Amino acid sequence: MEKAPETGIEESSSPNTSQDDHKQWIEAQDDLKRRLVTEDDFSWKLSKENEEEEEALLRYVGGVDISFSKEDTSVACGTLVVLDIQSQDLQVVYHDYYLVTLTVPYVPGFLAFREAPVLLELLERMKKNASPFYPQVLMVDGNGILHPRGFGLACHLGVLADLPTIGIGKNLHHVDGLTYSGVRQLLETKENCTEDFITLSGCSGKIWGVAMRSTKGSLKPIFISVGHRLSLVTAITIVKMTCKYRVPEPTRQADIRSREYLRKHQTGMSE
DNA sequence: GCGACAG
DNA sequence: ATCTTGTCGC
Repeated sequence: MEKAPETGIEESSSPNTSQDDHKQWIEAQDDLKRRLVTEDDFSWKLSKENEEEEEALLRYVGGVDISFSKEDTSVACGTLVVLDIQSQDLQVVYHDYYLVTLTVPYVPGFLAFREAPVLLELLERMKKNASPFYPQVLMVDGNGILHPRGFGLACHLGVLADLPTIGIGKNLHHVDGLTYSGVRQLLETKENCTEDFITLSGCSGKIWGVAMRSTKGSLKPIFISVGHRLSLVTAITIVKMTCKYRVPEPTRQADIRSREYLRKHQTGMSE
C-alpha cells in the first residue's frame, strides 16, 4: 500500500473538507466548460428583415433569480419569469416559484453549485408542462464568462439547460485585473463619447463582457457577459431591448416577484 | 501577510 | 443575499 503524498491536505481519511469540495467544483466547471458556446447559435432573429416571417422573431425572454428569507437564510425562493418582448409593455406571460431550503453555501466563484439546481428545476418543470412560453433566451442574475475560470452561473445554467443565456451582474466580480474604480474611470472618460457601455478587457487582453449604464440616471453600471450560445453583441442588444430601469426587466421581475412570494408565504406570525 | 471575492 | 426611511428630483 502506498501512503498518500504529503499534500498538506487530508484526502481519503477525512470527510469532505471545503478544500476538497472546491477542487471537485473546479473540475466540474472545467468539464462543463468544454460544452460552452460563445457565438450566436439560435434560429430566431432580433428584428425582421423582411415584412414577412414574424414567426422567426425573438419573442419570449426569460429571467431567473433567487431571493432569501431574512429570518432563515437557508430558505430561498427561486423564480422564473418569461416576458413577451413583442408586446408593447414587456408583458409577463409566465411565472413560477420554487421554495427550497438550500444547504450548499455561497462561495465566490461557485455560485452555480448553490443556485443552478433550483433554477434548472423551474426550467424542467416548465418544459414538462409543455408551456407555449418556454424562453428562447434566458437572463440570469449572475455572471456568464465574467468569472475566475470563465464559467459563471449563466454559463453553467446555459450548458445544462442547452439554452442561450445572458449573465447580468449588479456588482463586478474582480477578475484579470479588472477593478471597480477602473471601470468607473473608463465610464466617466467615455461619458460624452460613442456608447453607453465600456468593454471589460482584462490585463490578459481577454474580453470578459461590458459595463453598461443601462439608464441615463444610473451611475452604477450593470455587468453584461456572455452566458451560452450567443455573442456579446447579441447579449447587449437584447439587454437594451428590455431595459426600462437599471436592471433589465426579465431579471428585475424575477427579483421583485421572488421577494414578494417570500413575504407572503412566510410564517410571519412568529411572536 | 493583506486585500478581493457574482449572489 | 439581507438588515432599512425618508427624501431629493424628473
